[in-house]
Amino acid sequence: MKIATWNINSLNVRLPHVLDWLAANQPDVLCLQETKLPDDRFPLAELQEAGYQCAFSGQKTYNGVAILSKSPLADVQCGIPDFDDEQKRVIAATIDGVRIVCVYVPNGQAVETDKYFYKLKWLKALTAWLAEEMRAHPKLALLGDYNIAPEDRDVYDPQAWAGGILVSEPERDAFRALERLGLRDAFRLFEQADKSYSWWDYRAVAFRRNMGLRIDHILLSDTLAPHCTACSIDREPRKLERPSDHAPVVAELSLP
DNA sequence: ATGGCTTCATAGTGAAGA
Repeated sequence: MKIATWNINSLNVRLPHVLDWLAANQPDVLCLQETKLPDDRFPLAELQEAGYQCAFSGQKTYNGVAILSKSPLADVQCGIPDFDDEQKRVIAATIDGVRIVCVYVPNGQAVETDKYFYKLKWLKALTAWLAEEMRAHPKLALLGDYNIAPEDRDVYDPQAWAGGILVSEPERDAFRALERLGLRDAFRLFEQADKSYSWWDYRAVAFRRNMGLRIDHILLSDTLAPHCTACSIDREPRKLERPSDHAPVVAELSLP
């Protein structure tokens, strides 16, 4: 089972890239973030034509998440239960016995702002919910744009970023709290090249200079992690015309 | 040194992203 996550920064703009990537890579599951489309504008027909069933939860202009799957999606859940939130940032479904949770974690804008406190509150609610969700579904994968670079090695210039948004200690603590639930960072299960990132600013030719951050992650429950045989970041789509600023992250699971 | 781009909502420019 090949699972992947990609913040595509507007599905409207990026649909051709998504279709090309699906055709070339044939993932079983692709989680999308920042679709930026209300549900009545979701390009369902095109994705079904490509062989994917879809669950989606979107809104105009901001946020929006979706799960594309070759197999049927069961028990679709939108949002964090008992957490009141207008913003469409969470969708979950069970696919071939694996609970897939797709998240677009708030950006937080800058430390100590209202958006930052919302981010921390949101992460706390997510973690509390996942603790339950993992009891109900031991085989769980949490994929998405976490907007957190867990360690300094996930940042191109840790000194310049020290204490800032995406790397601050409270954010990293929140990431570790997810790990304490028994979730494993699939990317770090394997040897990886230094300076591996998943996001590069559109400005300042950041991609060409590899000035990036690793903020998109696949976390696997400890029941699932032993079945993971590979995890990588695909930089190829970032090289295209009009790319998303994020690259897809892909994990392979060898399930019985 | 600073801001540097892209998207969306608009119909000028501004907000937001990370």
